[in-house]
Parts: sequence; C-alpha cells; structure tokens
Amino acid sequence: MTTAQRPTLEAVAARAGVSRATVSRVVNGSTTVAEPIREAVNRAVAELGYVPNLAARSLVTQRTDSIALVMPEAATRVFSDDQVFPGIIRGVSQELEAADKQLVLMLAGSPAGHQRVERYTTGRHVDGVLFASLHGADPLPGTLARLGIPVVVSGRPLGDVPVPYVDVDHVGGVTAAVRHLIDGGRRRIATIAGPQDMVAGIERLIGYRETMAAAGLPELIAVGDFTRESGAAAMDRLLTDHPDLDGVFAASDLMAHAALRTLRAAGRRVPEDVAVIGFDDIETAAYTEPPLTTVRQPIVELGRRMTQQLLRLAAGETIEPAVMLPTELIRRASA
Amino acid sequence: MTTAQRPTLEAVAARAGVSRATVSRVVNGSTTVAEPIREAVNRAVAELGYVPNLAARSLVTQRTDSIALVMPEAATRVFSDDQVFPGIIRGVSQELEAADKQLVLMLAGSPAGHQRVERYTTGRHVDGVLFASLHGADPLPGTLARLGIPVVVSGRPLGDVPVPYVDVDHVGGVTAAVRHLIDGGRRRIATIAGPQDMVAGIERLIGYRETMAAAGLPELIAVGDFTRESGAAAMDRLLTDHPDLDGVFAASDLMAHAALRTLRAAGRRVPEDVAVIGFDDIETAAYTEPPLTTVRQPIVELGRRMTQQLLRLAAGETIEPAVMLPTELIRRASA
DNA sequence: GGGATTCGAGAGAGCGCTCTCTTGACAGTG
DNA sequence: CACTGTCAAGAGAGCGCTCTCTCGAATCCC
Repeated sequence: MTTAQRPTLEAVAARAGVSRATVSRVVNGSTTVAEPIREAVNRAVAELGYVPNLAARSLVTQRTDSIALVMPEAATRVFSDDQVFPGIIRGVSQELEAADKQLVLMLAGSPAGHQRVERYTTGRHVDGVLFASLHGADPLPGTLARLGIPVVVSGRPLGDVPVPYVDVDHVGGVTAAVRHLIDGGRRRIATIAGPQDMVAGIERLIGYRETMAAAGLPELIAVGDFTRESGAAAMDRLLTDHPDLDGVFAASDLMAHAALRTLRAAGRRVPEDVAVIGFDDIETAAYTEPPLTTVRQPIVELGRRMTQQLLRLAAGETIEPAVMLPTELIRRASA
Repeated sequence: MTTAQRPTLEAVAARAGVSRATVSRVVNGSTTVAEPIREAVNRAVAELGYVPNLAARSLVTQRTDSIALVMPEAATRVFSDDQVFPGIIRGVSQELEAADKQLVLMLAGSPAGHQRVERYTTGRHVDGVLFASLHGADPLPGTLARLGIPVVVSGRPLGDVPVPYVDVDHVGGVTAAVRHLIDGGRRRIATIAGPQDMVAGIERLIGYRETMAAAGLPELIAVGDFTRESGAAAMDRLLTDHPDLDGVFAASDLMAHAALRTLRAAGRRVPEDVAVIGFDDIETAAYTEPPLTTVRQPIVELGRRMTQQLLRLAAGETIEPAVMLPTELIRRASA
C-alpha cells in the first residue's frame, strides 16, 4: 500500500529521450511533433502509466476543466422534485462527458451552504456554474456573471438579471393542458399552483389564468409547493370552496397524484366527475390510478442545453440570452 | 467584463506588511501567529477579496479536497433507482459539506464512461472514491484500493474484493417482510427478485429463500431488474405459473408498484386475495393503491456513512471493513 | 548578567505543468 | 556556396501556494 511515486512529465521525457516540452506537446495533441518521436513518447507514457497532474496544469492554464452544478436542497424534505434533479444531472453529465470536463455537484440549502457555494464559485475554482431550479431572486448568478464567470441558469431568473438561461415552455404546456380540459367540456376548472417564488410556479399559473381568461371562464386557484402533501391540502381546499369543480390542472405531477387520491377519497370519479392534468411527466405518472394526463417537459434535454450554452460561453463565444424548450401534452386516462 | 486579476498571497502579504508564509499560516489557521498580525492579515484578505488558488495548493499538498462519487447510469433508462440516487447524493453531500470537501459526480454507463472514471480516479485527481450500486464484479474498486487510493463502496462487493463497504441489512429486512406475510396466514408466497448481478438483488433473494425454507414453504420465483416494466412482466409470469399465489414480496418498490397494477388488472384484490410487500420505501410507496407495505432502507444515512468511512480512510485511520445499516418494515395497507 | 531556551516570522525551494522564446537542422533560392 | 525561410524540438521561466529551515527577539534560569 505504498504511495508509489507517480511519474511526472520529467520522467516520461527522460524515458523517451526528449524534452519535457515535447512530451507536453504529445500529451496535449499538438501536431508539430514528428511521428517517430510521438510514438516514442506515447510508449513511454504507457510504460510508466503516466497521468497528467491536473492541479499543475490548472495552475498554468488558469482552467480547471470542471464546472459546478448548483441545486437547492430544502434541508428537511427529500428531493421533492423527484425525477427532475436526476434528469438534469444526467443531461449535464452527458454533455460534460463529451467535453471531457468534470461535474462538481453542490447542494445548497442552508445559508451556510449558500455561502460555501458563493465562496467556491467566485473563487474561480470552476470554469463555469450551472444553477438549477432557483428559489426567489438569488443574487449569486448575477454576481458571478458580473465577475465574468460563465453562468447559465435553468428557468428565467426572477428580477430580470442579465443572466443567460434555458427554460421549458411552461405557458405553452399549460395552455395546451387547460385547452384540453375546456375542449373536453369542462367549465369549472381549478388549478393547484406551484410556489410563487419560483419561475416554474409563476409561469404555470400565468398559463392557467391567461387561458381561462381567454375562454371567459372563472379562476379557481389554490397554491401548493409542488409536493404531494401540499397538493392534497390544496385539493381539499378547492373541493370545499368549489364543490362543483369538474377539472383540475396541477402544476406538478406530485400534486396531481395527491389530488387524484384526495378526489377518490371524496367520492369523485376521475375522469368522469373531475378531469385531472399534471405537469412534469415523471415516471410515476404512467402508473397512477388512473394514469395521469400530463405535460411533459424535456428535462434531460434541459440539462444538456444548459451545459452546451455554458461551454460555449466558457469558450468565449456569445450565446443567445434565452433558450426555450418545447413541452408536450401526454394524454392518458385522467383527462 | 475584464478578468480582474485575482489577488494572490503575495498581494495580501504586501498589503498586510508581512511575508507570504505568514499569510499562509493565517489562512490555514495556524496558531503560531500573534493576534495583531493575524488581524492585519485578515483585514487585508477581506479588503482584497482574496480566495486561495486551490490548484496551487493541491500542487504542493498533494490533496485535492474533493472526492468522487461514481454511479452507474444505464444509458437508456432514466434513473430507475428513483429516490435511491438522490438520497445517496444528499447523504454524501451533507458529510462532505461538513468536511469542506467537494463532490465530483461521475455517471458511468458506457464502456467509454467507465474508462473515463478509471483514468480520472487512478490519476489521483480526487482524495477518495465512493461507488454506488455496483453492477457485477467491477474490478475498479479493487484496483484503486491496491493503488492506495481510499475507496468505499455501497453494498458488499461481489467476488470478495478487499474493499471496505457500507450496506443495509437486506436479509434482515426481507426476512421481516416474508415473516409478516407468513404471520398473516399466507402460504403461497412468491417473490419478484432483483437482478442477480447486483448484491441488492442477490441478497434480497437469499433472504426470501432462507425464510421460506425455514417455514417449510415452497419457493415461487420470478426475476426482474428493479424497474416497473420488469415487475409487471414478472407478476404476469407468476400469475400464470402459480394462479393460487396469495402473497408477493417484490425486491423493489418500483416492481411492487407494477405488481399492484398487474394484480388489479387480473382481478385480484390487494391485500384480500394477494398481499404485497416491496423494498426501498420510496416516496411513492405511501401513495400507491393501496399504500404499499415495504422495507425501508436508510438511504441518506447510507450516503453519510460511506462518506464518513471514506474521509477517515483518507485521513489515514483504519476502519472496519464492513458497516451494516438496519432496515425496517413499514406497514401500510398492501399486506 | 550571560547563556540557554522558546517562539514568532521571513526566506526560499520547490510541487508538475505549459508556453514563449530560442536554437538547430534542413531545404530552397540567387 | 552563402543566405534566408521553415519547422521541429529544447531551454527556462514562471503559475500560486506550502513548508522546512533559519534567524532574530524575547523569555527564562542559575
């Protein structure tokens, strides 16, 4: 278990009978190295099992070849966003793999955690920073952008900070959902909205209100926070306040799932008495009782696009300030 | 958007009127610095907004203050392990935050991805490596351990490699589950087993077999791969082969969930005709129809313990080669 | 009061790598 | 044949930090 001294460029150079600079050129894929020499170097690298020391490289190149992905983490509840986080991680990971960069994952929940993220990212320990699902108007993305550190956030940032973002078409998706309800003959359509300090929550409510207004229908609103618990509570309230409702659009599948149960417990049949549509299309949506009609958002793609944008930014290119990804209504049995 | 030159130790030293070494001592919390000087240095650090360059530090300390978490990622399907991965990530993240280290997440799916992980981890770019949910007998953990790189895996590694691990008490949990079925009067108890190239799948099947054997009951086995699709297929097969079954233990909640639907579709009532128990206690388990009785495993705690062990290993301490976490039967309505 | 001891602070040598600058070899040109 | 141009390979200067070693001053004891 001895910590075998790792071979350095120097060692490889000696073995191959060339200079350090030449080995560096070969390792970094420079074309200006004669074939026989390149081969000799590669042989030496293989024989010695040489792996470049990234810290040393970073020190001189001023790059770290890693990017940070910052996600909020409400300390108390388990990842309520369920499949959303893993999906984004996968998308980001795929793109980074292709670019041969590392993913530093930072879960920021507590104020202390947030400070840690701030210290780490502003300290330029990464080549860029990705923010997922911001709550409220976090000043950090703006700060980083001002420092010249590449940043891309998911979801239009609140308080119009000039930070590039990638988002899904919430309004379009919700419009399609509510329209579907209206086309199905529903007239007393309620919504279980998401938290109003998150863009996703805000936009999805806007989509509902605009579509209802356009159809000349009244708004029936209860606000939740995307979790099942809040969805059940909101459904209860709606049932009490508007016993005649015949349709529900829930801003998340988790809340829609809970609504399904609450409705059943209240003796309402879905979709006969009340039609229900969710948002997200998490895997569970296809397995609820009845299977949930919902708005699918391309989560993995969201992660990929964010990363692509960030990498382009880090490469010095200029990018479009906003990218919008399409959503799609997935029809199942609940509406 | 000018890349403002970041202040270095040198700059702080000049400003505080001391030497670089002294600033380094203050920054790293050495006690042998007189109070007034320490204050002067801290003031200079604050005024200049100094943040240490981690690459430079790593270069000399030979530490990176970051650890890698390697997770498999079947390229095609979305994180089927659902809440398991986020849970582990949270646990790991919590412990690392406390230790002020970074989390480098690596999703290894493709052979290329695996090579990338191997290159990165063996290259000592991290202070330690955590492996989650290994498939088959991956040689990498053993290789790393042999190289003297701290490694901890989740789940007893197959092919008895001498690598420290943390695991949950699969057998104990399954035994409690099957016992519960037997105590409830069930005699024709089937199991939907997990993949037999993963410890979790293997151990959970062992638990079933041992308990059934001890009770003198026959084994009714169908193998799945932890996903819903496989669970539905397995349940179909069991129903065909053993139409008289009255109990099912599924090795994952996802498979149990699918079994619930398949049973209902086949006209069986749960739990009246067939009692069902799952394993994992994912959030959805409380919301299935009927709510699923299942074995809870402390996933976040698993991540935390793995990390604690790894950090101790990295600190040069010797640790127990295996840590076992308890599981608990959560009784709901399905059994 | 003088020598031994303690302790805080500075000097300076790298850690392993990249990259600019320089050199040397060779081919092409007048 | 001398000269210039071209291109491959080497020399060497750091990147920003830590850490050992050294030194000077302050403290202590007999």
